[in-house]
Amino acid sequence: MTEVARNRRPGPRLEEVARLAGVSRSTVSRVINEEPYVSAKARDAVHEAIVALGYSPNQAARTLAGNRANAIALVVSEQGSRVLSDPFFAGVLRGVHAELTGRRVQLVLMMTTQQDVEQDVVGYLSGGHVDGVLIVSLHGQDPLPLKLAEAGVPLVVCGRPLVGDGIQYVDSDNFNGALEGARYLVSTGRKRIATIAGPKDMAVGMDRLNGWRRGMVEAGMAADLVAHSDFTPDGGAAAMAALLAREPDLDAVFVAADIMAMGALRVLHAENRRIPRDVAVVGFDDLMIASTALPPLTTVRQDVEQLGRTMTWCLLGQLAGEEGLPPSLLLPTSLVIRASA
Amino acid sequence: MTEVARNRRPGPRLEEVARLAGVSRSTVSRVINEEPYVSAKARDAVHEAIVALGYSPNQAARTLAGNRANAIALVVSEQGSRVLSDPFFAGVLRGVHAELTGRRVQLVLMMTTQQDVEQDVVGYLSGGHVDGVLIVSLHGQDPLPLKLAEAGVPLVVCGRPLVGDGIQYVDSDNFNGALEGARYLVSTGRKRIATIAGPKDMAVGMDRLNGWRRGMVEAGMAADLVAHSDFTPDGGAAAMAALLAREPDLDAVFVAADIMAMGALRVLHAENRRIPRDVAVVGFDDLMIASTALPPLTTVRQDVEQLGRTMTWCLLGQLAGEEGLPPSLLLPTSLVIRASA
DNA sequence: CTGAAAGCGCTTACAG
DNA sequence: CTGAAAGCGCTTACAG
Repeated sequence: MTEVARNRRPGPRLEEVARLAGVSRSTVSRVINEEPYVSAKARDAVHEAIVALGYSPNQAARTLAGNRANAIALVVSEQGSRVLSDPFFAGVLRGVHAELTGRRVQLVLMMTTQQDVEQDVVGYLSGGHVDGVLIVSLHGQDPLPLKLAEAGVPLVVCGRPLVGDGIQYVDSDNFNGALEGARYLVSTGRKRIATIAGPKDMAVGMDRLNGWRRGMVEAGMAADLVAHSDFTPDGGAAAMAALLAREPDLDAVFVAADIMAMGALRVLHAENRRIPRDVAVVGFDDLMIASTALPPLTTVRQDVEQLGRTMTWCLLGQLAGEEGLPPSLLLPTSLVIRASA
Repeated sequence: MTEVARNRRPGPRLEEVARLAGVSRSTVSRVINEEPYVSAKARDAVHEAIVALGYSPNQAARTLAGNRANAIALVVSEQGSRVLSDPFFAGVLRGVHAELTGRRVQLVLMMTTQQDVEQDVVGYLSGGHVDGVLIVSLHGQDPLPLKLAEAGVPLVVCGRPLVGDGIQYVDSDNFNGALEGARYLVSTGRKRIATIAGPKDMAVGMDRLNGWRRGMVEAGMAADLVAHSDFTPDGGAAAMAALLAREPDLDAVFVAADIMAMGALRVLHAENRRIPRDVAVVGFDDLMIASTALPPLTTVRQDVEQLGRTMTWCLLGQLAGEEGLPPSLLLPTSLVIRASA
């Protein structure tokens, strides 16, 4: 008979720490929570006792008594498409986790894939199970951030949301990154520069498109060679083919995502365009595949891990009631020059 | 003055559900936990009341009272190198999450990067904060699984561990996958088949190498053209160069990971070997980059998401005390034929 | 600065 | 099958 042992959680309790330190449980609790108004003597005694006993507080009890979850949620709002999600998400996750290390805050992961469960998601997230929410929202039109904000849930969004005004977000500076990419192409003497842009319903798509446009206008060049696509290699390939059909003489293309650039490279090779001699290609993101592409891709790098770190400390700041917190933040990008442009 | 509102968690309590249903709190609790010995009448009344009130149980209270965490941890044991981790980890995570959907089990994420924190990690994981642990362990020598097993923590490891005998794991059938890849190369008439293998301290590396070896032996061919590498594009490139130097006449290479195959392709192109005419290339994993490679990569596909799903239900089964659970599991792979071989 | 005591919202023997 | 009551391990006014 396999019986599941329902052992009592092992280890000492707050009570034992108090006894060993010669103080009350209240005082131990205060020390643990780093509250002021504890004498240095008491604090030291408690710390010693904690170490001696190897005490670690029961989170469930803290949560129940303290009315605080000691946890934050990372919500990935996928809306069906998992496009762009893998390396991006992994990087953000790493950053979030790095920023949480050493704090007594657990990370609870949620992924919403269907709209019909969204009500449950809002219910859960506003129900006290977590103290705050980080959302990686891929589509700017996603209603979840706004709903959570309305429900009074502290939150920080990754990627500029297209709906909801006061919502705090952290994003890469996509506009300036794209502008830098465009300027670089101009500076290398390119005369007819196209762009493969992202979807119109994603802020990341529009911001990068607008950066490229600004670069064209600055240089007195036409900003008319635009093909929208969907952040997939095949989408990038189709867009590249369409651009070549429209303007066989284009000599450069700024692709708003490395993943689409892979498809564009494929088409350019198939059409026997030499890269960068005939057509220069600049991507965006600096995914791992950028450096292994043929030729290695010149691209605008965004620091995805930093995105995760930044949104996390923004949220923790909010939760701690810190004053003077920055409103939404844009993180700088940098141009990585390789062989494709 | 920003004051952090410490609102009481909103929503009804078990008490109110009991009152509305006309039963005791004990009975409501039994219904929620799907215990037997509750009359159909009581059960229905409770369910109605729960719906009417929109009740959702306080997890912290359940954990505290029930001595059960209602959470499992997903531990990524990176040991410094984040190699191979991104798409792999994202896939596993997706699978774990999918399997957890609809159950009242939270997923807590941990990443261990330094050895010196490992003691803390073991302490936390065996301290009752979670009911069980899933480990994605990249290096077979990783001591964490064994330590946790010794501490009595229910766990399932992703990827065959090289140390620790009784530890339950889930892995792709790397041996047979590699064997199939090798057989395919043989079947297409290749005469001198090399392999770029993974590190010797990773089970995934050794299993794929042994599968390839078996394929060579079966075909009566020499299994001597082996270059070990490290699951990076650059490592794959170096290994490919070394193999070509050693055996300029090789006409095929089985690369134990797509990520290394990218580097190998680069070198083959640079050496003006036509693919697959001069040298056929078969990869492993079927990452997204496999289909966008030049030429698109023939590769052995592993279903990473299924890996995550499988390890999750194995762990949940363990926790539920289910009988007749399978010991460790190997998931089938499949050959995806594209243009490179 | 400190302690005694109430209470957070559940689960679980125990008795029926 | 069901209920009354104790208890899980903390935090937090309250009083000092």
